[in-house]
Amino acid sequence: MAEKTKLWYLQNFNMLEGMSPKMMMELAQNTSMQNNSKKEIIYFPEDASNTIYFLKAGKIKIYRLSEDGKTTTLQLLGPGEIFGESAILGQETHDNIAEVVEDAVVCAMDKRDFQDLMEKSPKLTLSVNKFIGWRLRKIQAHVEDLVFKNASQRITSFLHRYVETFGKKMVDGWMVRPFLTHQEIADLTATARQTVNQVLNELAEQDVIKFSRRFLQLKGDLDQLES
Amino acid sequence: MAEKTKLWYLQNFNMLEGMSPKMMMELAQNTSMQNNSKKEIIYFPEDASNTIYFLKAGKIKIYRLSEDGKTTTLQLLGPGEIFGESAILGQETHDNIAEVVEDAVVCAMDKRDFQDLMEKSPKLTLSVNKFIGWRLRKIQAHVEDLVFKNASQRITSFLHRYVETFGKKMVDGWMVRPFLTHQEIADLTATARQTVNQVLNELAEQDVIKFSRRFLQLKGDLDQLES
DNA sequence: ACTTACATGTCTGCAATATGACAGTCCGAC
DNA sequence: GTCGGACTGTCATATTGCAGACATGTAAGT
Repeated sequence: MAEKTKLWYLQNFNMLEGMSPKMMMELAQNTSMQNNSKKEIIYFPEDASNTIYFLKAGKIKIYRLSEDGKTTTLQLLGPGEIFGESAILGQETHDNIAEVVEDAVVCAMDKRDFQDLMEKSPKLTLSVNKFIGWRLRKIQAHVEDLVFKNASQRITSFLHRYVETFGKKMVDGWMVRPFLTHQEIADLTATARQTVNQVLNELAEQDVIKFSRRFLQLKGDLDQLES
Repeated sequence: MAEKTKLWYLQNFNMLEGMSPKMMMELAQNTSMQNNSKKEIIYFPEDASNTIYFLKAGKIKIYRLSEDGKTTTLQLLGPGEIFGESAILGQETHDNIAEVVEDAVVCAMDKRDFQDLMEKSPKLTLSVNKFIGWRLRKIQAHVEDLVFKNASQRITSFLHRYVETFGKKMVDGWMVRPFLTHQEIADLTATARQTVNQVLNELAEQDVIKFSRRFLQLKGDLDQLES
């Protein structure tokens, strides 16, 4: 792929904001692009952690399996997000599974190349630190949710974040499409599929949301999905 | 306090391993020491996050309160650990409470001084990244525990980590002192005080541990506290 | 149109664990 | 030594939400 195109792809990453054009060019040179379709696995636990990934389009989920086959999803990532960051955090291998949820365009970069760049640019280092801090904060909030909130609160506040992150604001509320399956929501909120179904239907009952397999519509303001 | 003493205090931090003597000296110059006694709060949520702390002696817990007064402890830190790292991760304020569990000696350093040092020493930056990665891994494991394990497994595997981290190896097992209160364990494992009591007594019944308010003794090998 | 695979809707019982209450115990302060 | 406060031990009871079962619905492929 032409450097120019790659350069363009690298634009909307917060983490790379404020980098000099020269730096960006160097970044683009070391980047390789890939298209991954739904259900593809980008890495498994124990896979060597040599690469950092930039998600340009689509959605990726980062999750774990228990010994007895249960699943829990740690993060659902959209365009502009970075994953596989354990590579630059001194880990030999991955701990999680990264799987494509919606067909994705991913830029991959060798960790050494990225670390070289970091050495050259303190600005980049700072941005990386900021990004990691943000990641840390998110996962701490996840723990807090698990401990303090009950199943239906967890589901509701997940929907809040989901709509906020991936939805489009409409005159009379918000619209997200496509929507997730109930099982996917269950894995994201540490609940059972049946519970998700129930909560979703209750919310529809109260006319807060409307949904199908294809979309989720929030009628009115985001703060209706609180606690 | 004399620079020499500070220097000595800064020795056993993994994060600072491999730093040049000159660098260490500079670090020591910018550090201020403090003694904090049990139950003292080092910072609250919303407090400005300007300082990074090195824990030289004692124990600190990092925890959160819910709106309705429940508590969950995210980490229990011992000598050699670092906290308040959100300062160098681009956060304006703290999210958690840091409280002294056992009388502590703490080195505090302004985040700007630390960041200056990081700019000068890529080695330090690398170590910091490694440390953050380790923190991230720990909290992900915490999430996994909360989702996959039941109450008694969470308590048992907490005891495992606790003994491993803070205990002394004896001929016939391990010894930790002092021990925590049942409520403290409950907060660390997202369980109820009564459940902790029950599990602890069951383990004593099976002759795996012996405990009182003052100590916890593990009879035999660590892997008795598994799953 | 028919088949197949996967997703949703709904019910019921059950197991885990929180909660509340209260007695007993320890320990340091006075 | 005794007093008060915090911690521990043990109930009985309440609740939450998971798990299994099964019917219904939906979409893609042939």
